[in-house]
Amino acid sequence: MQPMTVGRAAALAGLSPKAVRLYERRGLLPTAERTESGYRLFTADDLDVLHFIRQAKALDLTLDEIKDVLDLQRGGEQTCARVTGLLDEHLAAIDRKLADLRRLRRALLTARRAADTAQREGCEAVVCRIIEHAPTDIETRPGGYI
Amino acid sequence: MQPMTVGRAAALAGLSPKAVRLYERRGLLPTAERTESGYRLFTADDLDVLHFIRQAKALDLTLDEIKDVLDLQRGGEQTCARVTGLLDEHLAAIDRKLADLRRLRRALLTARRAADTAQREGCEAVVCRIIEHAPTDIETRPGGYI
DNA sequence: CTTGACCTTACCCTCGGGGCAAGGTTCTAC
DNA sequence: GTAGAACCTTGCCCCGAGGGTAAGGTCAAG
Repeated sequence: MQPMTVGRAAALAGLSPKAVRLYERRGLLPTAERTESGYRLFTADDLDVLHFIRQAKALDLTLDEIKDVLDLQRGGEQTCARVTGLLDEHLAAIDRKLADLRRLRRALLTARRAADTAQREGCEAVVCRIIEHAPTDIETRPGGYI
Repeated sequence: MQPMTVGRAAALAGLSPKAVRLYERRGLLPTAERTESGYRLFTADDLDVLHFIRQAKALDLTLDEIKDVLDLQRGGEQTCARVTGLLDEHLAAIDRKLADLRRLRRALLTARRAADTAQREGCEAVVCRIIEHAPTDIETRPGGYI
């Protein structure tokens, strides 16, 4: 397999060209060779890395985390501990998110039922107490996403 | 309760001053009065709105959605339909996210078990095939999150 | 008078790219 | 040979919901 340009590499890896350029800029991919006219050239090795990145992204790892693993790997280091650590952290994070979402779902359902009741009784000043009276015990996590 | 400055209003509503200023700028709050020296002055009514915003945010509504509801409310319109619509949409979105997260959790668990096995067998080239061999059937949703 | 706590605006940063502009290159068809 | 399509390049601004910081104005207490 001879070197290919970014569009082809991206398509083969199931990514967008823009994403691939971003990964290079962020150091997840080694700086690609260029043709005389400046086109990036990607090798089969690069494709492997791209596939790896895609998989890791599917596991919800951040680009920084993926870079960590790739850097360790390139340094010939034992990445198992790092990888299992990452996976454990992510499992814990997922479980927190699941719990949050389930709480959120309950709160929404409560609000929804209140809305129905209010609607049957006539939609007065009660209107937006629907939300005002939703359960307050939802912790708005600082993490930004719930 | 006499008017208060942004820090106090924010603290009473459980928000940051910066968030409160943002809400004003985005039109969720009416433009606040100012002291001679330019400090914003918030009233008890503003506090009610801030509490409402906090609740709505806890239900995962976006600022735009919250603004919609508040605008309707200020216009004296029936907001019930809008609110129930929003809640229904969000319930559906939550359910999709829950399903996504559960799939992700399964994939992570699979990867985690593979990591354990690999570690017991010695951490060789297998190392990052942990992730490479994770289930690929996770749809990377275009929505950015998962 | 000074110190510290508050306030103001404004600008850059997040995360993972998407979209677009303006321009260069390469390939295909006629 | 040349037109056009289909690539590629860099660079900039955009998303959400603010956080961090700078540079400076204001207010109350000691």
